[in-house]
Amino acid sequence: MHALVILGPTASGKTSLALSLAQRVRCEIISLDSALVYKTMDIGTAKPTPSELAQVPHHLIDILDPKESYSAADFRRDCIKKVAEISNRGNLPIICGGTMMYYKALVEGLSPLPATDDSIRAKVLEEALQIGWPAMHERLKEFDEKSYARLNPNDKQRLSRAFEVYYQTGKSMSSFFEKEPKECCPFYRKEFILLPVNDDRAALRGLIKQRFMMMLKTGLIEEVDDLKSRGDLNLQMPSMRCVGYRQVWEYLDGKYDYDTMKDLSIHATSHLAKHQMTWLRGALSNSSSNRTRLDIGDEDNLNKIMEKASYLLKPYLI
RNA sequence: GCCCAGAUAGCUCAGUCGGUAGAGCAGGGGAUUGAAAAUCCCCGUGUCGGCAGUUCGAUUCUGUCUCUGGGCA
Repeated sequence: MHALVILGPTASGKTSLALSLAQRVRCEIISLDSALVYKTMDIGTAKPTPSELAQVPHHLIDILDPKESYSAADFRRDCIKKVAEISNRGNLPIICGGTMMYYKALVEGLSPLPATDDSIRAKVLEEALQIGWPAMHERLKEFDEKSYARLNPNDKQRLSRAFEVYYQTGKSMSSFFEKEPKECCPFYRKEFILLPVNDDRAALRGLIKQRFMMMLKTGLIEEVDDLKSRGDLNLQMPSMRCVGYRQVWEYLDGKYDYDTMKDLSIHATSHLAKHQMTWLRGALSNSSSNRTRLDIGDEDNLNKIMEKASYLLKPYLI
């Protein structure tokens, strides 16, 4: 089994590249994106349009309600399953997106940790609100020396997880890390990575700004307002923490004015792109033959993929 | 024209009772094991508006000029 992979920061043109590739080969697209999983979150996530989605089968898009949450482990399980199904249909799976944590989980596997339990997470949070995260960090030393050493006293998310694992199993998180080797990825991947020329993010920032303005014009505010007026969502949920949604939500709450919301959203998206590029550079540094770098905006990218992956694409050519 | 308030990092501003300065944001680098579009860590020399004066020493006090707000004519 095998899959073609397209990675890149937000606004790098992954979607359109995948769609143009779909004109040439029999394929199905698996979204690698923690935000596209949510139904009714279309504009702010830059989800492919209904007509784009209709051009070729897409997977792992619109699979959850915004009040639910997804995880790297969920993605790994779902993606592996989808790749097998698509292969059985005789199509090429194309994994396309920018949630690099999910991709890492797919490629390197995960230790056999227990899944999250919301009530335990709530309990940990309550404790932390009492004594503060740095104090929680100190307390961590009592049962998980290695995590204590590894984690920053302010890193509430990872500290929370370390406590959750301990409360659920009575064992330290690091003891799980030391267990049997993680399962690797059960299929071969040919990777293409879209990055700005010379890693210069200034131009990408321009694209991000342009795209956000377009989102506002096409109804982002209304989209967030609709989500907000459902009444069962809040800013703590992963869906509402998404870039743009969080800022528009706070703007609708009157926390700041329209221009501030715009600036904060664009900056948050730029930060997102920056972090994605940090992941991607890490991936490139241990470069291997199955990995090819592409320049954002290069007209020739489709041809480069066709050429570099010719042996893999051959059975699927239309 | 007169009066008042400003002029300090790319932006918004703090501060130095006189010993050449620091926050937030922006920007850069990094970490990343079931929330990851999350969470967290590291990175700050800038004629302190120009000129002159007082002083051992001025971004800080004084004078003056320029510019920007606001007020009065």
